[in-house]
Amino acid sequence: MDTFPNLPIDFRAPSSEVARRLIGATFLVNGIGGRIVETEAYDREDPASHSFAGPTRRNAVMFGPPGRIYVYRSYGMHWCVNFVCREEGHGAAVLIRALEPTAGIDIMRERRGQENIRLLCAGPGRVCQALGITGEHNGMAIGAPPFELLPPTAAVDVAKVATGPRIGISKARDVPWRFGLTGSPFLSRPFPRP
DNA sequence: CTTAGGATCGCCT
DNA sequence: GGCGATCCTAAGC
Repeated sequence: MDTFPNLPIDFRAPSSEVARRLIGATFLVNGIGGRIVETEAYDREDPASHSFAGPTRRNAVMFGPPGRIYVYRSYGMHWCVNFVCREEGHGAAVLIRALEPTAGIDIMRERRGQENIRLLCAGPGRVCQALGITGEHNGMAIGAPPFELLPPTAAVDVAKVATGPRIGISKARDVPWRFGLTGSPFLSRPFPRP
Protein backbone atom coordinates (compact mmCIF):
# COMPACT_ATOMS: atom_id res chain seq x y z
CA MET A 1 0.00 0.00 0.00
CA ASP A 2 1.08 3.51 -0.70
CA THR A 3 0.67 5.80 2.25
CA PHE A 4 1.89 8.84 0.34
CA PRO A 5 0.58 8.82 -3.20
CA ASN A 6 2.34 11.31 -5.47
CA LEU A 7 4.88 12.24 -2.81
CA PRO A 8 8.63 11.74 -3.26
CA ILE A 9 9.33 11.81 0.49
CA ASP A 10 8.19 9.66 3.40
CA PHE A 11 6.63 12.23 5.70
CA ARG A 12 6.56 9.77 8.60
CA ALA A 13 10.28 10.47 9.11
CA PRO A 14 11.52 12.92 11.77
CA SER A 15 10.92 16.53 10.74
CA SER A 16 14.65 17.34 10.71
CA GLU A 17 15.20 14.55 8.19
CA VAL A 18 12.26 15.62 6.05
CA ALA A 19 13.48 19.23 6.18
CA ARG A 20 16.86 18.10 4.89
CA ARG A 21 15.39 15.94 2.13
CA LEU A 22 13.05 18.68 0.92
CA ILE A 23 15.99 20.83 -0.18
CA GLY A 24 16.07 20.66 -3.98
CA ALA A 25 12.50 19.38 -4.37
CA THR A 26 10.04 21.42 -6.40
CA PHE A 27 6.86 22.75 -4.79
CA LEU A 28 4.05 24.07 -6.97
CA VAL A 29 0.55 25.42 -6.37
CA ASN A 30 -1.55 25.40 -9.54
CA GLY A 31 1.70 25.01 -11.45
CA ILE A 32 3.32 28.06 -9.85
CA GLY A 33 6.34 27.84 -7.57
CA GLY A 34 9.89 26.58 -7.61
CA ARG A 35 12.71 24.67 -6.04
CA ILE A 36 12.85 24.54 -2.26
CA VAL A 37 16.11 26.08 -1.02
CA GLU A 38 15.36 26.68 2.67
CA THR A 39 13.36 24.85 5.36
CA GLU A 40 13.04 24.62 9.13
CA ALA A 41 12.05 21.62 11.28
CA TYR A 42 9.74 21.81 14.31
CA ASP A 43 8.85 18.96 16.67
CA ARG A 44 6.66 18.17 19.63
CA GLU A 45 9.33 18.35 22.36
CA ASP A 46 10.56 21.63 20.90
CA PRO A 47 9.88 24.86 22.80
CA ALA A 48 9.93 26.85 19.55
CA SER A 49 7.20 24.72 17.97
CA HIS A 50 3.52 25.63 17.76
CA SER A 51 2.83 22.05 18.92
CA PHE A 52 4.92 22.32 22.09
CA ALA A 53 2.01 23.08 24.43
CA GLY A 54 -0.27 20.46 22.91
CA PRO A 55 -3.15 20.59 20.44
CA THR A 56 -5.12 23.83 19.99
CA ARG A 57 -7.46 25.01 17.27
CA ARG A 58 -4.66 26.70 15.37
CA ASN A 59 -2.21 23.79 15.37
CA ALA A 60 -4.76 20.96 14.98
CA VAL A 61 -3.43 19.99 11.54
CA MET A 62 0.06 19.47 13.02
CA PHE A 63 -1.44 16.65 15.08
CA GLY A 64 -3.23 15.13 12.10
CA PRO A 65 -1.87 12.74 9.48
CA PRO A 66 1.53 13.39 7.85
CA GLY A 67 1.70 14.64 4.29
CA ARG A 68 -0.76 17.46 4.87
CA ILE A 69 -0.36 21.24 4.68
CA TYR A 70 -0.38 23.30 7.88
CA VAL A 71 -0.98 27.01 7.22
CA TYR A 72 -0.97 29.62 9.95
CA ARG A 73 -1.13 33.41 10.09
CA SER A 74 2.01 35.17 11.21
CA TYR A 75 2.02 38.59 12.86
CA GLY A 76 -1.62 39.07 11.92
CA MET A 77 -0.89 39.60 8.24
CA HIS A 78 1.27 36.93 6.59
CA TRP A 79 0.56 33.27 5.83
CA CYS A 80 3.19 30.59 6.40
CA VAL A 81 3.09 27.01 5.11
CA ASN A 82 4.35 23.79 6.70
CA PHE A 83 4.38 20.12 5.74
CA VAL A 84 3.17 17.81 8.53
CA CYS A 85 5.53 14.96 9.53
CA ARG A 86 5.68 11.86 11.78
CA GLU A 87 2.73 9.73 12.72
CA GLU A 88 -0.74 11.06 13.33
CA GLY A 89 -0.95 12.72 16.74
CA HIS A 90 2.76 13.53 16.99
CA GLY A 91 2.83 17.26 16.24
CA ALA A 92 5.80 17.77 13.90
CA ALA A 93 6.16 19.86 10.75
CA VAL A 94 8.58 21.50 8.33
CA LEU A 95 8.27 25.22 7.56
CA ILE A 96 8.91 26.12 3.90
CA ARG A 97 11.06 29.23 4.14
CA ALA A 98 12.33 29.94 0.62
CA LEU A 99 12.09 28.83 -3.00
CA GLU A 100 14.10 29.44 -6.14
CA PRO A 101 11.32 30.57 -8.49
CA THR A 102 11.06 28.35 -11.59
CA ALA A 103 7.41 28.35 -12.73
CA GLY A 104 4.89 31.16 -13.10
CA ILE A 105 7.44 33.85 -12.35
CA ASP A 106 5.43 36.69 -13.91
CA ILE A 107 2.34 35.77 -11.90
CA MET A 108 4.43 35.68 -8.74
CA ARG A 109 5.82 39.12 -9.57
CA GLU A 110 2.28 40.43 -9.90
CA ARG A 111 1.08 38.87 -6.67
CA ARG A 112 4.08 40.18 -4.76
CA GLY A 113 4.30 43.59 -6.39
CA GLN A 114 7.99 42.81 -6.66
CA GLU A 115 10.16 42.74 -9.77
CA ASN A 116 13.31 41.33 -8.19
CA ILE A 117 13.22 37.56 -8.67
CA ARG A 118 15.43 37.07 -5.62
CA LEU A 119 12.76 38.56 -3.39
CA LEU A 120 9.76 36.68 -4.76
CA CYS A 121 10.01 33.65 -2.45
CA ALA A 122 12.80 34.55 0.02
CA GLY A 123 10.94 34.08 3.31
CA PRO A 124 7.93 32.09 4.53
CA GLY A 125 5.43 34.94 4.16
CA ARG A 126 6.72 35.76 0.69
CA VAL A 127 6.46 32.12 -0.39
CA CYS A 128 2.77 32.02 0.50
CA GLN A 129 2.00 35.34 -1.15
CA ALA A 130 3.81 34.33 -4.35
CA LEU A 131 2.17 30.88 -4.53
CA GLY A 132 -1.28 32.07 -3.45
CA ILE A 133 -1.39 29.97 -0.28
CA THR A 134 -3.92 31.06 2.37
CA GLY A 135 -5.73 29.61 5.36
CA GLU A 136 -8.16 27.95 2.96
CA HIS A 137 -5.41 25.44 2.16
CA ASN A 138 -4.92 24.42 5.79
CA GLY A 139 -5.24 20.63 6.15
CA MET A 140 -5.08 19.80 2.45
CA ALA A 141 -2.95 16.94 1.09
CA ILE A 142 0.46 17.87 -0.31
CA GLY A 143 0.17 15.21 -3.01
CA ALA A 144 -3.12 16.34 -4.52
CA PRO A 145 -4.23 19.36 -6.55
CA PRO A 146 -3.67 22.24 -6.43
CA PHE A 147 -0.37 21.10 -4.90
CA GLU A 148 2.55 19.25 -6.44
CA LEU A 149 5.78 18.11 -4.83
CA LEU A 150 8.41 16.83 -7.27
CA PRO A 151 11.74 15.17 -6.38
CA PRO A 152 15.03 16.97 -7.11
CA THR A 153 15.97 16.65 -10.77
CA ALA A 154 19.52 15.84 -9.72
CA ALA A 155 20.67 14.38 -6.42
CA VAL A 156 21.43 17.13 -3.90
CA ASP A 157 24.92 16.79 -2.44
CA VAL A 158 24.62 16.42 1.34
CA ALA A 159 27.66 18.65 1.72
CA LYS A 160 25.78 21.44 -0.07
CA VAL A 161 23.02 21.57 2.51
CA ALA A 162 23.85 24.10 5.22
CA THR A 163 22.41 23.91 8.73
CA GLY A 164 22.04 26.57 11.37
CA PRO A 165 19.80 28.10 14.01
CA ARG A 166 16.20 28.84 13.07
CA ILE A 167 15.08 32.37 12.21
CA GLY A 168 12.88 34.59 14.30
CA ILE A 169 12.40 32.39 17.36
CA SER A 170 13.15 33.22 20.99
CA LYS A 171 13.21 29.68 22.43
CA ALA A 172 15.54 26.77 21.57
CA ARG A 173 17.78 29.14 19.63
CA ASP A 174 20.66 26.67 19.77
CA VAL A 175 18.85 23.89 17.88
CA PRO A 176 20.33 23.77 14.33
CA TRP A 177 17.15 22.87 12.51
CA ARG A 178 17.34 25.38 9.68
CA PHE A 179 18.39 23.79 6.39
CA GLY A 180 19.37 25.49 3.14
CA LEU A 181 21.14 25.18 -0.15
CA THR A 182 24.62 26.60 0.43
CA GLY A 183 25.26 29.75 -1.53
CA SER A 184 21.81 30.02 -3.09
CA PRO A 185 20.87 33.65 -3.79
CA PHE A 186 17.25 32.79 -3.04
CA LEU A 187 17.65 32.19 0.70
CA SER A 188 15.72 34.41 3.11
CA ARG A 189 19.09 35.19 4.72
CA PRO A 190 22.59 33.78 4.36
CA PHE A 191 23.71 31.08 6.78
CA PRO A 192 26.19 32.12 9.47
CA ARG A 193 29.74 31.10 8.63
CA PRO A 194 31.19 28.17 10.58
C1' DC B 1 26.34 46.20 4.98
C1' DT B 2 23.36 46.44 9.79
C1' DT B 3 19.72 48.09 12.75
C1' DA B 4 15.03 50.19 14.10
C1' DG B 5 10.32 50.87 14.02
C1' DG B 6 5.71 50.20 12.43
C1' DA B 7 1.96 47.53 10.47
C1' DT B 8 -1.72 44.40 12.24
C1' DC B 9 -4.52 40.61 14.46
C1' DG B 10 -5.36 35.70 15.75
C1' DC B 11 -4.20 32.95 19.39
C1' DC B 12 -3.57 31.54 24.06
C1' DT B 13 -3.06 32.61 29.22
C1' DG C 1 -3.43 41.69 27.63
C1' DG C 2 0.78 40.29 25.45
C1' DC C 3 3.14 38.20 22.03
C1' DG C 4 4.74 36.37 17.86
C1' DA C 5 8.13 30.41 12.98
C1' DT C 6 7.31 38.29 9.20
C1' DC C 7 7.94 42.00 5.93
C1' DC C 8 8.85 46.62 4.42
C1' DT C 9 11.00 51.03 4.57
C1' DA C 10 14.23 54.24 6.21
C1' DA C 11 18.38 55.63 8.20
C1' DG C 12 23.15 54.93 9.89
C1' DC C 13 28.03 53.31 9.20
